[in-house]
Amino acid sequence: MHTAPERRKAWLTGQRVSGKLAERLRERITTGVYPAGQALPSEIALTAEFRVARNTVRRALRALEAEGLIVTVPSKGRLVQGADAPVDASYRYQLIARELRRRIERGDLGAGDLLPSEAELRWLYEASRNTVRQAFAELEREGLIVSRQGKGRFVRSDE
Amino acid sequence: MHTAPERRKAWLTGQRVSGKLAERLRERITTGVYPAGQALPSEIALTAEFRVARNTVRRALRALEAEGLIVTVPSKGRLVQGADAPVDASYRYQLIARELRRRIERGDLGAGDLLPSEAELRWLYEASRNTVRQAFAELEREGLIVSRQGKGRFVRSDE
DNA sequence: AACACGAGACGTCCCTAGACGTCCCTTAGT
DNA sequence: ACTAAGGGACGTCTAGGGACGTCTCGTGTT
Repeated sequence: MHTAPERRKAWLTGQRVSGKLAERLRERITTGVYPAGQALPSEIALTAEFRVARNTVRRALRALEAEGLIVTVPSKGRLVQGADAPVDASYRYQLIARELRRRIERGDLGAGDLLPSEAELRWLYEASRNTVRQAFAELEREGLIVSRQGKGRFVRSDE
Repeated sequence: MHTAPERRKAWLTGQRVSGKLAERLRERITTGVYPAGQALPSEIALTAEFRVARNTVRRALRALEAEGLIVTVPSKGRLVQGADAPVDASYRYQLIARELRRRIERGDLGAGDLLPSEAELRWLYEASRNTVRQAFAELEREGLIVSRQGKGRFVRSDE
């Protein structure tokens, strides 16, 4: 449409769009606009804000990730990498599973013991039933627990 | 707790709770409080309203269903059966799948033709991407269509 | 010809919410 | 003993929303 490209336009067209975008984002990270541990705006949000294609956004983000400024976690987003604190890149269900696993391995929960119910964990973690169940599913796959309908879930005992 | 059961209490205790509840609901249906085609309040909602156990609610509802007053559809609820119009007991994704299937079988969409995209159908049916995809999945299972990533979905051609 | 972009499809996974279905156990009334 | 009710737990399915991943194609710049 614009037959007379000016200087400013040139910066945002052609081969340098993603580089320019990366620079803008880099600045926002280092200045704390995007604080460490938090997620950047989603790819879609960035395409809307900067009026560029998703391809381009992804190119820019890939650069930032290569520099170690961010880490990307599917389904969560891009998390700003803090100075030394390694960002928490795990999912809710993994967190729940991890805590339960620890209680089992430390012996707080012995073989045959009844685990907290889905409802209880929902309440504890303010998570949906699906998420709680996914945590349980992980532990079940690992062979740590067994489920008995109508009764509850139990720490596996070596029968 | 109540050591001196009165007449009124007797109606709502012992063996007649579900019968009484069924009667109340029957009345609401016939008087149009629960209009035909609509869903009754969920089991949980009824347990809350009438202060009875889910067991009891289910017993009452089972009676109403046996009388043909309602039909139950998992994930949807209990639909009031209209006079003669058979209630629509299908899911959104089945509706979408059905309409696409018809367009294929009637030849509106010929072998090899491109089907509407997920986004298009989302917009058309005001459904979530998941629901649209589930419709497609059904058609794919039936062997009516094939999907090609990056391109779209096509009416299957006998290669 | 190579590359960057724009644009748009489909693929996969996470999370939330809500129905009904099934199973188990205890208590109370017959 | 039997049954109704109360109260829980887990099982399965539908539906909505959102993030990143991958692939395809056209266009314009270099």
